[in-house]
Amino acid sequence: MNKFPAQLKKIRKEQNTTQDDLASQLFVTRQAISKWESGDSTPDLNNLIKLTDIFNVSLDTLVFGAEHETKVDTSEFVFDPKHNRYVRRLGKMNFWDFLSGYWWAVLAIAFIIGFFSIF
Amino acid sequence: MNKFPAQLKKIRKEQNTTQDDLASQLFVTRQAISKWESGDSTPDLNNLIKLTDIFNVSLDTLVFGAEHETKVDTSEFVFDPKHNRYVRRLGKMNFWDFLSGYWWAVLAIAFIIGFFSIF
DNA sequence: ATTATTACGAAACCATTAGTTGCGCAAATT
DNA sequence: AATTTGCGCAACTAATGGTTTCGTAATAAT
Repeated sequence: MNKFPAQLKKIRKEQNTTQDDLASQLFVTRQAISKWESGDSTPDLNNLIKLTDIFNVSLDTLVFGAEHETKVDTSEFVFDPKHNRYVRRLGKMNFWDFLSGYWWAVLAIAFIIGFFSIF
Repeated sequence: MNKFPAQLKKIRKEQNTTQDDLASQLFVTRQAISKWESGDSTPDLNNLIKLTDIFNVSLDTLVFGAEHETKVDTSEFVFDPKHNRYVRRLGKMNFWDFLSGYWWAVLAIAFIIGFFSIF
């Protein structure tokens, strides 16, 4: 449900920053960060918002985890930023969408296979 | 930046529920809700999460509003101006994803091209 | 080797503040 | 006109977010 402590640690490590460094950016002590990551305390909304700015992630990612976003079938759903949620796309469209991006590769493979199929 | 107080009031009104009613769902007093909406205080993360459950909105919508440009994981998603939405990034991995899903189509095209290239 | 330095955790304490209690007051309902 | 509904405000307190202080393990430096 609330994955904030683990998320904070994970994201912080990913950005290769220390608790000390993060603390100075938030104008809190290093130990405060430690408590957040160990689940001993929870930052107030202001600091939560600051964290989203520093790490450039959404609030939902910060407290629910990235799985919240990747849990959906991304070949079936696309992210609609306007409504901040995933919406279903037309399944048959996917093939042509991908084809429009990779027609050159398909053609290349086709020609290679086609060339050898002569013999 | 932080539009939570206004957002809460707005969303609550949209769902046609009263401060009293909302309070009982959160097991807090009616006055607590009043303070949240007037910006006199801010709910802790637990109550924020409960609010997202009750209203069925994202945390970002709740504190930033729907108009807010939501942060998207740009390593996973890129904005496609053609379709005016975020789509899964077309990277090296996706090509193989595509190929594994549509190898039959590639083969078909290959054979067609190969067939005609005989003449 | 041993002395810093880096990176973090844990306990005790304090100060802020989230949430409660109590009062009041319009605007609908009855 | 009396009651109910819906909400805001001031004073209080109980909870807790953040600090201070102490400790430890792991590297890096001398």
